[in-house]
Amino acid sequence: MSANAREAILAAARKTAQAHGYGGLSYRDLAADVGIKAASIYHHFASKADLGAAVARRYWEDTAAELDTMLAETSDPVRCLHLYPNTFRRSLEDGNRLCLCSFMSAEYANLPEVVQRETQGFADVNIAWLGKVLVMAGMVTPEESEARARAIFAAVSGAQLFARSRSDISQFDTLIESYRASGLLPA
Amino acid sequence: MSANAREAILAAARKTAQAHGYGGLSYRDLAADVGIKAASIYHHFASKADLGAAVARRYWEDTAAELDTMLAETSDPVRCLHLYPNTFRRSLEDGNRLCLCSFMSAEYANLPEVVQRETQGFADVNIAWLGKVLVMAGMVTPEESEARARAIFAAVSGAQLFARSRSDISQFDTLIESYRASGLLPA
DNA sequence: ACATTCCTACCTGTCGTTAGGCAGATTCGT
DNA sequence: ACGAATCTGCCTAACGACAGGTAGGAATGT
Repeated sequence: MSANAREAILAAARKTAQAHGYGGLSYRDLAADVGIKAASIYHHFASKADLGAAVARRYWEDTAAELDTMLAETSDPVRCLHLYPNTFRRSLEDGNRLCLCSFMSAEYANLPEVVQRETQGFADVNIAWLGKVLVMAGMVTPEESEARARAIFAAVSGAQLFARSRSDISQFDTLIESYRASGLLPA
Repeated sequence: MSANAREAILAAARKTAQAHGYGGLSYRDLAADVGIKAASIYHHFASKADLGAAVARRYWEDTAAELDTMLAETSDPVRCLHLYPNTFRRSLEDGNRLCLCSFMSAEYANLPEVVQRETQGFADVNIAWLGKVLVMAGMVTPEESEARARAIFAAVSGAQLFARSRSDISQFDTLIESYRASGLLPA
């Protein structure tokens, strides 16, 4: 295992947390997933709060990189906005999982402060990226961009949450289509 | 306590579940809230799954009644659509709580089947009501109404979730305003 | 009398966390 | 170059707290 253990723990914890939340993370189950014993996790993370914060941080870092890559590769802001919901769709494809940020927003009142902070990071990253791309696409003025970006982020999160509650990914697709039809997202 | 105990348990469980989810419901804490002992709850609810289902059912029943009353009293569908987000706003006002349905949608994978079913009832009630009012307001054709109703429900849920994660009710208000500005909700 | 309602006491299981030790690699003094 | 000391990663075993749930009896109201 060696130094890969830490990465393996992070990956397993992320998957579990997207399915069962921060409260659903168990050192014993996590250790079993990775192939070590529960107490060994403490060699990599001092506490569950630290683990949760590390998972959330890695989550938004990965997302930020992914979004930037997408924008760099297509360099077409309208196309980027069209592809944006797919980042949420993939969680549903992968075992009907939820965005980690949404799950932790629900669990907000039970989270250690460190985890709360890192959870917000994901939303911040998404909103900043959306705001930038909306301006590039000429859809909004720079002053309106943040509000509109937040609206898109919240609406897409809600769509994912609803689709999950029906275990039906097509619900997500039709919701996104409705957002386009109503003007929230570019058609 | 007598027959009021059952109601008191339901009310306390609902409040707790809106703050900490189904997983955050504890027979001991619940009993302490109501003023009885944990084992006594089993006289009213055979299991935690039964309690959760009863709470979720009562939740959507109350919501259905509330929405119908609103429509009956104002009989102005556009005004009803304007007031609709307030039903979600009130949960935030009341201790930054979440819609029970949203919380349970997040916890979906951990819920007993009975609870899953009753959780969907809340969304069904909201969507049916929204669809009806949208048609009355002449905003959509009857064929489009359900898709648009779902979009509004999901978006407002997402707005509530986001505002909760910032403990900032003004975020909810500006999100709703953005939905109006973009055309998802009537201005 | 009788059912309803609530109680005490306890069961089993799981949780996060800690103490203390063991084996292999690495580093360092001589 | 070689033994000693240190570090790294993992282990077993156990802790106290809390979970949902059960058995059986005491109070309560009709």
